[in-house]
Amino acid sequence: MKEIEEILERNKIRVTASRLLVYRYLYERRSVVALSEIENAFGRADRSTLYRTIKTFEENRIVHQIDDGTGVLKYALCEPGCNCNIKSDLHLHFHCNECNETKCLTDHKIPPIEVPDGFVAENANLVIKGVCDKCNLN
Amino acid sequence: MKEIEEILERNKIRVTASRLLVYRYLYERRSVVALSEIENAFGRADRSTLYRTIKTFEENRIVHQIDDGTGVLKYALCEPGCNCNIKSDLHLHFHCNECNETKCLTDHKIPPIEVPDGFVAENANLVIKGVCDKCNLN
DNA sequence: TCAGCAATGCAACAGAAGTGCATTAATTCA
DNA sequence: TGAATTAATGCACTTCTGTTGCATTGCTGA
Repeated sequence: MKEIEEILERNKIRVTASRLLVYRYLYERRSVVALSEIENAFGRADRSTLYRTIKTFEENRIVHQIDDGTGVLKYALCEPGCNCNIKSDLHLHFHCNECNETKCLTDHKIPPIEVPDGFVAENANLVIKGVCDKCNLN
Repeated sequence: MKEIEEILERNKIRVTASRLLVYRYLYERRSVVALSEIENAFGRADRSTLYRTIKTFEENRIVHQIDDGTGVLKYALCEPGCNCNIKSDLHLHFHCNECNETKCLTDHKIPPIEVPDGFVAENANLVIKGVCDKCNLN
């Protein structure tokens, strides 16, 4: 928890109970989670508090948002060195159709894509769907 | 309208007023539209009818669904030869952050992506965000 | 013509995202 | 330290989207 406090302080946001808990939850889950999952994990926390907590994290680039095509926004802790705001960090996400989990494939980058003349690409989102390694074993 | 009727008949779905209108709207817009846009275009049509019309089109591969990351599902007419159901047709979409329009870049394919060992990719969705050609001129 | 099926319109629901506002907690600074 | 200020929280509520149930209407084929 000490380290989490430091991370929050480094980002110049106030250290509060919900922020510590949400951060720890994201850290322990080590995957991509929806707001509703965080909600369920903390029975007695208020939705809008969790919502605003995640938004604060997002603004401070502590988490990044992922749209994996399930219709629900997901969030994941930025890995050390994750520059999700920068063009060069266009890593991709994998959504498993069996367990419904989404994973960041941090070390798989999106290959450079050409866009037609006149278009300027600023950002890219690539979600691969299929079966993940765990589900593949069964 | 005659041609639209033929297309519907070819797909063995009944020719009805709402289907003709929705098809024509999609055809004239020639871009990627949300259900709510169709709704607004036909003031007096019922939402669920339009919803089911689009779903029918989707099942019959007349339109394909696009998740452009705005949180709203979009639909576009399949181009002649669009094999949106087939792996090899992983074309990508471009979302303009200025005019908020999404375009199919039909002739730009998603380059082959490697996934980690144990993962099986079945499908991919790639949305590039940036500024489109029209907005770039201004 | 009429039975049967498909399409429509209306109402309603669920889930997620987002906001306003009063209350509470943390900080700042005199 | 303690008052003033600013930020975070909790609650209630709204909006939007997707989706479904059901009764009604309309089409079609025997």
